[in-house]
Amino acid sequence: MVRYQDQKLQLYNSLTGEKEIFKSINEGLVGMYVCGPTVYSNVHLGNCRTFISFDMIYRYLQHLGYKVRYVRNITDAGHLTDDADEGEDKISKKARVEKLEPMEIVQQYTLDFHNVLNKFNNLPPNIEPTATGHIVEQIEIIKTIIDNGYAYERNGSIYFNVLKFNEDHEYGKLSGRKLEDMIANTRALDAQSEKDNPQDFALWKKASPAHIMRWPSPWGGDGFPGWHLECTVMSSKYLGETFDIHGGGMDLKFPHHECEIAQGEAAHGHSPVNYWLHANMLTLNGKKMSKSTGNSILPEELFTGDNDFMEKAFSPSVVRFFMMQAHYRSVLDFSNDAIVAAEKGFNRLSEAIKTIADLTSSKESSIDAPAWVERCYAAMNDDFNSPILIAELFEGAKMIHAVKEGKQTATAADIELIKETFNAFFYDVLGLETNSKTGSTDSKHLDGAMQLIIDLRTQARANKDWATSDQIRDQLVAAGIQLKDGADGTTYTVK
RNA sequence: GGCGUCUUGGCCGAGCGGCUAGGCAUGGGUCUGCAAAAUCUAGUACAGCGGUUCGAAUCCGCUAGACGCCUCCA
Repeated sequence: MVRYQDQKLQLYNSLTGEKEIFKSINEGLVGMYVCGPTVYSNVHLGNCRTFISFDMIYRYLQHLGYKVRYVRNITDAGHLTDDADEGEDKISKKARVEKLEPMEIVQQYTLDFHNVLNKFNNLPPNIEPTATGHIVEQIEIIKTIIDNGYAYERNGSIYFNVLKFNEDHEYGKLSGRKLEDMIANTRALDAQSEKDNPQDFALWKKASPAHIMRWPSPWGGDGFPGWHLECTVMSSKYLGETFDIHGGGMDLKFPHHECEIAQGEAAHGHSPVNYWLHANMLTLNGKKMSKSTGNSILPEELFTGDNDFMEKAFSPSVVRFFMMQAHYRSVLDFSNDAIVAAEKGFNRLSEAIKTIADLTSSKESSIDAPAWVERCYAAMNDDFNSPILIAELFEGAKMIHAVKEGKQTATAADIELIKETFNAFFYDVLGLETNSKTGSTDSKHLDGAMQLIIDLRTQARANKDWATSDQIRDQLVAAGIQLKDGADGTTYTVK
């Protein structure tokens, strides 16, 4: 269903620093590229936030009726361990430390990445290209950049000439940096770099004899590609030289995305991306999550409860809901209190959704469901404001309860509209899943057993045998099962 | 040192010139044998100091603090 003609989507473009009305290059089609992970270790929760944010964006674009080609890379080569374009790449290092083939490392953590995102109910991208699968293309684009006069060779390595580029282009326009300032701030002359300028960056590095991951090059011997090149190559290959949306974490804005723009312009003569979107960081204890400092938590540790930060385990949907309660461009701090509060809110919404099925319709509606639906769309149209959307969903929950209790009335059509809207936003756009374990074999067995216990207790209560009924209730609580005595019978939830 | 962002009620978190954000927690109701659960309801916050304006949490300046990038990083 095409909705984008009616729903005016605005998004914040990092390149211009303003909210802009989104217009795709090709009517009805959207090309979106998101920088993926370097697969040399397990993805932590902070990494996940970025991918969950863009998953939500991807889902909403699809909901609006766009046909989206979503490309997200796997970085399985390059990316050195330290600055100045020197040293080992991370994957090789890990491979050496763990005595594995680099590609074993890549495989292991790629699988972990997929597995974790799958638990978070992320939709897979349409294309997930790897850097090592595009070495040929990277070499080709380097040749083009050299031919265009924006790169030079030094001892078998190729560097991007930032100064030259800046003469007829604007280096730093995305991150708001001025090349002159950067040069002025360069401390001393860092060692004997082969680069003409500290600002220059590597497109290709000659491999030292010990370097494991290496490919033949036209520049005298083996080498490996530079950090930023793969994204330029793979995005342009699958989405075209100019495409609609490029996303990634805020920390990639500089230098990574800045370099991508430079490479794209140097190779193709025009800017590669119309809308740059940056997702903000997830912090833990007020500091950015980072594996190197140990300030991070793994999703699996959250799901199992096996960690030092949280008092209990949390389901992936609860974690996702927690993230959706903050805007993707805001820093979000992860804490026990915050996630506990989110879980309760999440459960309340889930319960409200279930009660939609129990509503009885009236001839007239005293509620204004269509207006509420429009507010939901308005929230998402305003730069994917999921926290406002969730606030509206809570308003929806209030409507549902009011109708349930007969304080308000709704026509069958309005009830259907509410149901569709919850389905669309809660499940499809936010990508949440209710924690219903019903349907599994285990739960069928449990349901049967519980029904028996509930029946026995109901009899005891009918006989005013409070001692027995309370004993059943209390012991079940101790066993992690909570009984709820409602007007139309007793139900239970597993804690 | 340079560039940038942020500071909202007990906690989390929207808002970006005038109108109740929302959630959690808390108080008070309803329901209930009692609970729990559910549900209704109450609170009036914007770091500090100046300024602009009829009017500022929202714009400008200064101060303080925090964070991010400047090196791989989602």
